[in-house]
Amino acid sequence: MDFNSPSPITAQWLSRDSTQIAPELIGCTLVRQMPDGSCFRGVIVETEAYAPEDPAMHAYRRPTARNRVMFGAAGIAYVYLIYGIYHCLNIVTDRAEIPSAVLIRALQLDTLPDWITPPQSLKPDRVAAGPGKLCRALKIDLALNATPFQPGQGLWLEHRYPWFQQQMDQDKLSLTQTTRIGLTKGVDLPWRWYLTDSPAVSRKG
DNA sequence: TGTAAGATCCTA
DNA sequence: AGGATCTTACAT
Repeated sequence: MDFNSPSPITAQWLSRDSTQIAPELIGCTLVRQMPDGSCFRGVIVETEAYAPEDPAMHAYRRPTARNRVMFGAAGIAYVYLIYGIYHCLNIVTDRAEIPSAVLIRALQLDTLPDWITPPQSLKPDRVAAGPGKLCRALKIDLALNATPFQPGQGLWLEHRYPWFQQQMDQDKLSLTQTTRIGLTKGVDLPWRWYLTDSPAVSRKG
């Protein structure tokens, strides 16, 4: 068993179509480093892609103050506030001037942050089961908008562990592809992926 | 300057 | 099924 962390995901790796990257991010690790240096890790188990010709994408019409980071280069965090309450974390993809991103919708956390345990009566698997919940669990808010995903910074990504890739190659793990959740536009685009048997997925089907 | 909708989540 | 809660985008 290899206990070393896989290599960090680079901006170059993320400089491709969001619809190609979104399924490949399943099984990769999101790392959140707090200001005190402590780290929390979660395996990504659910993603959604947002693309240029996609009416559901925030930058579909034109650049605005909120969506401008999606017009920049790949490898940057796009964080926004939804319903005045929750935050959502996206990874900007593709090259500059091509607005696109992958929404991280659920994580399987390996360690529960201590500020989550007492107040939440959530089962551990459900603590980061949803885009708003994972941002709450890892203290991700607007302060992290436009942050590059880089080791040692507040946020970064790591490639799949070899054992995860092997399980995928042997069809012992599989992905499910479905339509996206919570939208009123682009509802028929099948751009959501999740790890089929994961208990940490926001919802199945 | 006003207003309707929103890539959510929890409770009833 | 409804409410919390408030920013954003677009219309006036």
